[in-house]
Amino acid sequence: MKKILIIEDTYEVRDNIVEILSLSNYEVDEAENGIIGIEKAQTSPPDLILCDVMMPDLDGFGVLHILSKKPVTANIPFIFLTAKSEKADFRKGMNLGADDYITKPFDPHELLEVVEMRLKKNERKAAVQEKKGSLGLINESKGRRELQELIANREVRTFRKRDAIYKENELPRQLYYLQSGKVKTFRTNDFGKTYITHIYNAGDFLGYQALIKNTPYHESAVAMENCRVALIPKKDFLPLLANSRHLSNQFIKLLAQNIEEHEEQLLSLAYSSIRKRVAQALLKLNEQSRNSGQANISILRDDFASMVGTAKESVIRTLAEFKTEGLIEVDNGLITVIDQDKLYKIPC
Amino acid sequence: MKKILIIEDTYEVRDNIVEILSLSNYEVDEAENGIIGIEKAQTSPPDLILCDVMMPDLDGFGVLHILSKKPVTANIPFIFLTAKSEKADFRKGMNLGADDYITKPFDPHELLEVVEMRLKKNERKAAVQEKKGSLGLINESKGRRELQELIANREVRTFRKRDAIYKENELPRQLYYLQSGKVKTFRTNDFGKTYITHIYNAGDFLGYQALIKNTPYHESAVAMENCRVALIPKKDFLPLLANSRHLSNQFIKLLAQNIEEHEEQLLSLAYSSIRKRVAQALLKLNEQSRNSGQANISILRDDFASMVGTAKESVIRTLAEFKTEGLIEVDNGLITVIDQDKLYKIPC
DNA sequence: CGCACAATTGAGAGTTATCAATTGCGGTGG
DNA sequence: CCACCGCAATTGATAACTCTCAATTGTGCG
Repeated sequence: MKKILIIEDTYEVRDNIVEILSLSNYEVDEAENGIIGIEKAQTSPPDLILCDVMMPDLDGFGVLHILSKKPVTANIPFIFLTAKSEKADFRKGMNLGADDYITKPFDPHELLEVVEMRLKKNERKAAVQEKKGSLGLINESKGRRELQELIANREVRTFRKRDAIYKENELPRQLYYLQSGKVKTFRTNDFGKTYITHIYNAGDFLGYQALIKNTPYHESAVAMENCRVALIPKKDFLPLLANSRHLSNQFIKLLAQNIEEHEEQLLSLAYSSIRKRVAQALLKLNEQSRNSGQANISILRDDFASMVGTAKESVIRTLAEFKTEGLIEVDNGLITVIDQDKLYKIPC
Repeated sequence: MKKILIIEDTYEVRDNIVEILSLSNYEVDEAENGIIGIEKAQTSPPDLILCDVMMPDLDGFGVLHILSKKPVTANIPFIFLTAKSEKADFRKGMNLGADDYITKPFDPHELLEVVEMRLKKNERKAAVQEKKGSLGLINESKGRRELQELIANREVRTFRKRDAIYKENELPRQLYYLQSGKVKTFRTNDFGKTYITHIYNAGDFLGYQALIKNTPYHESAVAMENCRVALIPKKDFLPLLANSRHLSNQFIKLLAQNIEEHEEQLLSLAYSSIRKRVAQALLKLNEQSRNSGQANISILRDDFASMVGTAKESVIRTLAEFKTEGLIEVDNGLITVIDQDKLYKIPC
């Protein structure tokens, strides 16, 4: 049975759609706003998403943008619901990669037709990619299916802020899939100093590197806020990885992406001033916050320093500079980026 | 027809073996010392290697040690030839991962028997791994075979010192396999400063990251000395990568290894003094030099600085310190590491 | 011999780390 | 309701490290 997720803030509309789809024998999941929608999509990925455009906090464009960045949710057919059939909106949505557009009010028939069509099309796409698999590296639809199976029905554990998820030198026993929350991984110096190698957000996999190499962890992972994490046992993951081209392609892409980010960081760590590095970290954190639907950045100054590779005091001083220059605002420790552009252009 | 490589410095013995094997219908390749042997093994990998233990410059242990580090040659059955049947030698060789041991003088029969046995065993190993492929990630023998096919019979291009192999922002058109020579890849700052992300030696693949991600190069590759490079066109590599579990596993391992190295570097770049970083770079370079059979390190001070992420002058000063402390010797720019252990233990 | 390039040395300026002290905030027990 | 505690954030002053610029030496080569 196909599962469909509906993200729509007005109860009446949502309820109406649920009814129509349920009657047609779809499994239906609903979310009353974008944030919850994202969480549900990541926790238990559906086969298709119907999403309202106009919603408070996080609008439909935001939802699509965020979901399209995570491998698990990237290839789920995404259909916008919109009250007005404005051309500009239509184009914006389609350019973001939406698959279709339904204008409200709609006729039940119309809805069902569109949904069915998109589901069929997605299956065909998978089949076609399957056939010509030897031409391109990535079979995305098929790969997504396998990722979804990987995370489906797993034991879920919750971690509280500061809890360790795994520690350096431990042997990996499972792959982690972060359903909600934020996790940092860091390496530690002989002298106890710590460098954050990654910050993971909802929808990310975690700990795959040690698992793949079959070596102990070379880093520790700690929850930065309360987290829900699905556990995929090693014995389920590794065979699947070894046997599935699609899955291994997904992880190859992940690894290659990691390398690129690290090289970027190496270059900047080698030659950029603290000022520049703090600016880069701010932009990165801001991006991540926005991808979780938050407007400001919440991070301990110690963690910030460990990201930038410097002392806490230096970070604070630089943030103070940025504040007086009007690039950011700080309120009770929470940082709000005001002028992305100027931050980006900081020289050195 | 199976190909066998013989590495043996005394002409008579070598010739004798060549004759025995040729008569038994093996294709035979010969090398008169360890360095040439390594080069031949990497340029045109055989199915089995016979290698003398006692040789000038680079002995058999060294050859095995070096070949076992490169994916292409790591799983080729390796048999030692030795004059004396000393137990210590036998153990040392086997512990290094040799597959068998033949003491000279030997009887033609004996030689053929051992060779045949090892070839058979290697085939069986591949078959077994094939069957239980779902249990482990890496099918090494099969993977090697595919790697060998990948590099066999390719167009080979030579680059002279300082020649660019590829440049930042270019689109990748092929995978490179370095048959001989040394290549650096580096990223460049807005301000023209350069950070070396990797140094590749004979037997390494090069440029796979951009190829896999199908994006332009984010780094440039330049020959540090004269190089021979085999070109594997994109259209040959990518389909094979997508369809071969073994090959993709090899590259996953490569990528994961890269990440680990980069994280190491990030940590040290963030918090270690120049002194420490120079020491680490020296150890790394020394390792690489020894793996190419050279006793001392040859590197431009500018390149050294770009590895360490500092100014040329700072590197030079630090090297001068090490020299007065007796940790290294410098002769006409060539650096020789004297005290590995102390270099390793430099604090900070 | 002189050129080009690489390596080295010297001196001063600038950046950043470190140590120490202070402030701010939320919670808690009296 | 308030003083107090603990933790995080902030500020200040100083020392240490490293970069930069400039000058000099060394080396191979035509």
